[in-house]
Amino acid sequence: MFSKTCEYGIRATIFIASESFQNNRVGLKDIAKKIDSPEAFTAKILQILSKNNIIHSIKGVGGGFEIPKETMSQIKLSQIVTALEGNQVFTGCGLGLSHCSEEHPCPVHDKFKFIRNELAAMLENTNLEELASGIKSGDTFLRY
Amino acid sequence: MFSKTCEYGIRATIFIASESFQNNRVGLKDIAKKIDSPEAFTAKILQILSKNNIIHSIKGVGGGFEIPKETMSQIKLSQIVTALEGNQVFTGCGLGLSHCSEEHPCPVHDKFKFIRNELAAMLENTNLEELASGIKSGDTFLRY
DNA sequence: TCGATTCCATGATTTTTATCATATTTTAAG
DNA sequence: CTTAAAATATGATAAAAATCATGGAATCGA
Repeated sequence: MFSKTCEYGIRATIFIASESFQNNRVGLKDIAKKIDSPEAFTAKILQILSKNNIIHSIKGVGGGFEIPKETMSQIKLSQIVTALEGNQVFTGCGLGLSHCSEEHPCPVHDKFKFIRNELAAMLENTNLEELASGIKSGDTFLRY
Repeated sequence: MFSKTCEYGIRATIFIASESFQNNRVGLKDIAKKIDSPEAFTAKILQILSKNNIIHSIKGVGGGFEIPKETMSQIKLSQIVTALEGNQVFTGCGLGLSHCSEEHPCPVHDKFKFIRNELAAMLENTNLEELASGIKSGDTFLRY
C-alpha cells in the first residue's frame, strides 16, 4: 500500500508524538531503535518531515525531535503521506493511466475512486494526537 | 496502490476479455500495443496469468491469448491481483509491521482494516465481464 | 518435413527504491 | 573556546522492481 519511506515516516512521527506527550524530546538513535527501522534511512525521512513542519528538530547536545503538543491534534496522516510520497495516492489512476479522467475513465475508474476517497478521508480525519494516545494508553503498539 | 506488474496485468486481461467477447484471439504484440505496455515485460505477466488459469494461451501460428466467454463472469479482479502480487494487499499491516494483529494492533490497525476490507470487497465483486463490456460499449477506455 | 509464427523459459540489464557511509553544521556544557 | 553530542547534507552502495534480450518449444500451413 505504502512505500517503506512512508511506513517508517508514519511510525517515527507517531513515536515522536507519543514521547512529546510527556514532554520527552527524542533522538534519531532512539527513534530508529524503538520503531525498528534503519537509522540512516530514518534520518533522511525525518529531515523531510522536519522541512515540511510536521516534526520539529533541535540540533546540538540535548537536541532531537519533538512535536509541540498544541499542533499534535492538527497534524493529519494525510500530511505525512503527501510529504513523503506526493499526492499520487490521492489522485492517480488505479491502472496507472495518465490520461484517465472523469470524462475518459478507465474500466475501474469509479470503483477505484470510491476506495481512494475512503482512503483519503481516513488519512484526512486521522490526527496524531489520537494515534499517540493509543500508544500511551497501551492499546496500540509500534513494535513488540 | 498497485505495482506496474499488476497494472499491466489488469489492463491486459481486460483487453483480452474485451476481444474474446467478439471471439477474437489476440497476440502479445497486439496486446502490448493496445494497452501501451512494454512487450517483453507484458509477456512475462501473461505467462503468470496463464499459469494461474486466468487467461488461456495458444501457441503456434494463429495462436495468442483468449478468455472463454463462459468463464469471464467468474474471473474477479482479486484473482489477478493475488496471482501477480500475492495477498499482501489483503492481509498486510498498513505500517509494515509483521507482528501487527487483532490482539497486538498497530496505531492505524482498525482504520486500515476498514479500507483494506473495502478494497478487498471491491476486487472480489468486480468480474471481467462487466469490465470488458464497458470497453466494448465505449463507456470506458484502456488508452487514448 | 520445413518454415514461419507464436508463446515459453531464463537470464541480463536498467531503473527505482532502500540502505549505508562520511563529512559538515549547530549547540549545550564545561 | 574547546569538546562532544546531536541533526543535516550529500553521495555511494545494495536490493528490488521493471525492462530487455535471446534462444527454445509448440503449432499450423504448405
